[in-house]
Amino acid sequence: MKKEYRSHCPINFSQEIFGDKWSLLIIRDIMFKGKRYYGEFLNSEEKISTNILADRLEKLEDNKIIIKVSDVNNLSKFIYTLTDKGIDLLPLLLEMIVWGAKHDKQTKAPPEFINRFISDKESLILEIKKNLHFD
Amino acid sequence: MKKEYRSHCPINFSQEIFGDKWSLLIIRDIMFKGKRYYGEFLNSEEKISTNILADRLEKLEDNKIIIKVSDVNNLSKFIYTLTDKGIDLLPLLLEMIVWGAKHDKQTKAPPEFINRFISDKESLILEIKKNLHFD
DNA sequence: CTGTATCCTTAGGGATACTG
DNA sequence: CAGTATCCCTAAGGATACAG
Repeated sequence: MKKEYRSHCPINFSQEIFGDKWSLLIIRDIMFKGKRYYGEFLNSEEKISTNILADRLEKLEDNKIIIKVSDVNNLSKFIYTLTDKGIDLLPLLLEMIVWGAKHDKQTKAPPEFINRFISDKESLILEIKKNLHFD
Repeated sequence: MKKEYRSHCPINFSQEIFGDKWSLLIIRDIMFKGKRYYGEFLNSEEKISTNILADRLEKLEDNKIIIKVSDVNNLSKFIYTLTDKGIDLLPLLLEMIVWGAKHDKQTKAPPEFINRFISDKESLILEIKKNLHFD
């Protein structure tokens, strides 16, 4: 696990944890697409390779963003879910969706989602959070 | 300039533009510390190296996040400022500050800033934005 | 001092083979 | 299928030298 930070500026802290091209996509898949299994992450649109996926899952787990538990229905696989610390990233991800959707002319973000967030931020956050607690 | 994206998911789009360890620190320096010159960025706490700084300034400019103009008072240097697209990153950066401050026990984020954002998000955003328009 | 360029090392990442 | 491991190439980044 990472122990030394270049600084304790909260932006730097955040970037040292998930400031790469893949980590937030995994979090996105759990948060918005309900994915929980290794194979589901592998099949995401951006085609992450298996070594990178394993590495990022481990780093996210080390940083207590996700938690990995055995699937009681199939002991040879694991379920990856967000911790509370991971769920706390929701507002940040939503702002990223709004920014990306606004500035990418080819965005795939559904306008009704963006509009709902803009007009009714807090209730949307609460609604999504409800679905993130599996325990 | 980057032309092909792995996908047009807005989170992926965002991460392909500023999903690295340095870009958002430059934006932070402009946004919250009023920095505008190459040398000011070089002196930031995290000690970015000069080649990386030059590369990121160029990429941010290519992506229309910042704009580079000659300093009329000193024609051998440039002033780097945020475009509207860059200023649009403010809410995202603020959420990142909140998350980082909450989850880094050694954070340097001033609690009064965090509290103000949590209790009075919109007015804080407006106030900061006012100071970002130099034109 | 404002950048650019070069050298070199390390980290990121793609392809693919492999184990249970 | 779930994940690990290896091979190899490219991109990121640090140090430092250099030019205006």
